[in-house]
Amino acid sequence: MPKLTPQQQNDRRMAILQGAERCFASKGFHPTTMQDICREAGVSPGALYLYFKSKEALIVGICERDRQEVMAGIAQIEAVPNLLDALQGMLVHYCVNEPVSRMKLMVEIFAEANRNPDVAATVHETDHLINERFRALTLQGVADGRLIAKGDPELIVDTLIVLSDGVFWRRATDPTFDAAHFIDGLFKLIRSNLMIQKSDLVP
Amino acid sequence: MPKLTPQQQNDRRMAILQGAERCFASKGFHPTTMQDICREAGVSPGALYLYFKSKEALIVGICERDRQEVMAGIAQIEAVPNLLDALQGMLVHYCVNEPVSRMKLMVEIFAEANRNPDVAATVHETDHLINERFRALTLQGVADGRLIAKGDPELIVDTLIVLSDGVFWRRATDPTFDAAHFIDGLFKLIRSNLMIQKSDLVP
Amino acid sequence: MPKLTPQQQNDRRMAILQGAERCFASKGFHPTTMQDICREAGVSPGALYLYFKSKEALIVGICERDRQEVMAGIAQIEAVPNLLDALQGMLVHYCVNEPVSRMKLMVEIFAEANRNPDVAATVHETDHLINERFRALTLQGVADGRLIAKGDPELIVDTLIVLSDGVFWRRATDPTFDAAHFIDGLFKLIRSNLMIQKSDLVP
Amino acid sequence: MPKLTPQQQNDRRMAILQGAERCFASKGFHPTTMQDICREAGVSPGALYLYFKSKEALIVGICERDRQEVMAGIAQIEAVPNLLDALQGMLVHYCVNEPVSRMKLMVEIFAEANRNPDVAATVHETDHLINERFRALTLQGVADGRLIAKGDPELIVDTLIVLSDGVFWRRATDPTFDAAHFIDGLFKLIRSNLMIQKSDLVP
DNA sequence: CATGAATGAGACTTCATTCAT
DNA sequence: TATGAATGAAGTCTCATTCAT
Repeated sequence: MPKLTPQQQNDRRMAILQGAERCFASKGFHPTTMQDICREAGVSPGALYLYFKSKEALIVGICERDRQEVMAGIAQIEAVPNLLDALQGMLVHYCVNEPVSRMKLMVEIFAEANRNPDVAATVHETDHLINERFRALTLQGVADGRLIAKGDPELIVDTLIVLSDGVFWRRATDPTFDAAHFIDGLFKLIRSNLMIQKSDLVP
Repeated sequence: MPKLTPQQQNDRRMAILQGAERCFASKGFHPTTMQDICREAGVSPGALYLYFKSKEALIVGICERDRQEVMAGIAQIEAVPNLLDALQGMLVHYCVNEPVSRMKLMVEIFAEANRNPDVAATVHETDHLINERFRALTLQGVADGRLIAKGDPELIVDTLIVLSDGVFWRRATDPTFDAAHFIDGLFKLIRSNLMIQKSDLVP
Repeated sequence: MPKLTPQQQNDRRMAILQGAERCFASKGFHPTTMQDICREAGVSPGALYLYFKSKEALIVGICERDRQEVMAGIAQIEAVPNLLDALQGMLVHYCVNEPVSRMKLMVEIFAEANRNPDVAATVHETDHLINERFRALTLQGVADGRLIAKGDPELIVDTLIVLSDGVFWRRATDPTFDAAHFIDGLFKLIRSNLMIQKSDLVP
Repeated sequence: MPKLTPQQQNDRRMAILQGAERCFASKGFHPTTMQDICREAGVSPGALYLYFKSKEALIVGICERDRQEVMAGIAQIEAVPNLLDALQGMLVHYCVNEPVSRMKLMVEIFAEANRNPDVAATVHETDHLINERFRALTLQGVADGRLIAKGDPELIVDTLIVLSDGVFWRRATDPTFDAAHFIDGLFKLIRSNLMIQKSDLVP
């Protein structure tokens, strides 16, 4: 029994999570069997249970990995000078570039959050993390005078957040929805009617 | 037992659907067992299968009943003179008055739509029905001059629809979300920045 | 509650038996449901159970009806002057003229006889009835000098009976078997090698 | 548990088939439950389904195993110098030495063949295999002059086959039938009236 | 006599999880 | 550590039979 390096251990964990994610995305959480995941990840049941103590732990694991990815991504928002560009970029990233299967997985995860508190906790934590970061940056921008809000800034931030939710949900849910085109128009509308970056103003 | 009247048959169907809905809302579709539903509806398994030929048929049944309710509700939108009021009313109705459990059920249904084409079809049909009706009424209002859009009317309609999705999704998903308060602010913002009913203008 | 005449009662019984037979022949005993039979016979479950107290009773009923038919048929054998003609006629009747479905039903019934003593009893009674009658007539013919047996008459009778079983079984079991053609040749062989009717001899 | 050798896997399969056969023979296919078979074979339901994917697959498995046994047995017929001895030996083997339960199982299998095409295919293949081999050997014997047929050889072969079917069917079906005694007499009759091996002739 | 809705035990099968090797 | 055969509880659905009307 040779001891695996932490690196190897983590690789294996991630491979399993990868396989589970593919399965859950295409068939849903409950219809996916542990055997499906084993096959997809190239791992035996015994080995799988060495890394995750139950099927539920796999969903929690996926959520936690997503949270880490998101937290890594937040740094990038902060770096971008233009906040609306950053928001638009994120929407394009998550709702246009990512495959639909990934978004269906999110619906699956939210359904699961209804009964698994661990999933709910992780999901909400991630959600609030992003929202609050976005809110803070925006309000600071308004305070700095870099952003001009055409109305109550708090309300506009909330509206932008809910709009993003809406885009996400519709894209995940409605195969006829043309996300790229809609986002394009939406941000024109936002910039002309709700909020604008000072630097975008043409003199 | 003699032949049941169609009325009685329908009552029994609806009672079962009621029970199933309660179970699905609280435990989710897959974790709910047929026995759970039988217990909840006060019906034997045999009787249940007399009215619904499978577990899947129950979800489809719930979707179809919802669609009928929605279609009945649409008539009321049309009757309301002020379209923004109507939209606001609907949002309040579905996202504030309805219990959260009902909205969680919707998440469940959308998850199920990912694998059951019948569910997907009914859900999308209902969804498009509402959206297209709302779009038609709005564009007509703009053409009539009763509504003043501050921008491309089509784009504004789409934005309102996506906003509604966002409110719905967030309410279903985030227990800390104060829907009533948000909707209130949102419609003030809409009226001042996106679209207004002529009759609302103060002279 | 008008009392039915015995005639009407019997008609209904027979109609049910008819329906059951069709079902059993095409789907087998166990895979056939009581509902199938009700549908086929145009009778409600309640009514069916008024005439037959269980599913098993239906098979027993079919067997008993067959026995009565056979017993009625035996008189005809006795009337025929030429015994080999009679036997050949019976084989042609049961193995060529009757539809295969009827013979498959017999396989079904024999399978059922393995576990239902009532079925077994009726089936064996019928079987022995025919065989013993045939044996008696043949031996009497040999004693009378009307039949010439080329060997031990008892043995030849047994052989003819087993041959008949074989034709029946093969026809019931092997869709490629051409019963008409085989029976034709078989009886030529019998007449030339095993037993002959004196009146058939060409002087 | 480590990987089982193919040998061990096959042993387990055969043990299950053995148990299933005992159950089917004594209670019939449909009345036997999977639990019955598990009990009889000393296996859990999960394990059983590892080796056979359905109840139907068990019958098919039994048929296929029988076919292999028969094919192994055919070599022996070919080795025996006297063909009638070989046929008689086979009849004694299958209709006298084998327990009746085994023959009842055959009735069950034929009944099942009426609805399961896989069963039908295997059964008919086995049947034709034996018959055609027997036919070929016989006709060759006649051509060689080792067998003397008292009539059309083809017809006599068919008759012998159907006679065998008859013996089988009667033994499976009629508990009063003395197969050993009958076969003894039958072959005397065959040798004196239908066909004889030259070497049997007394000079 | 007849109806047909209702019952509920029990059938087949699946699958998350374990554990001997 | 890893394997993969094995477990067995539990799920969905069927269907012979009953009984209120």
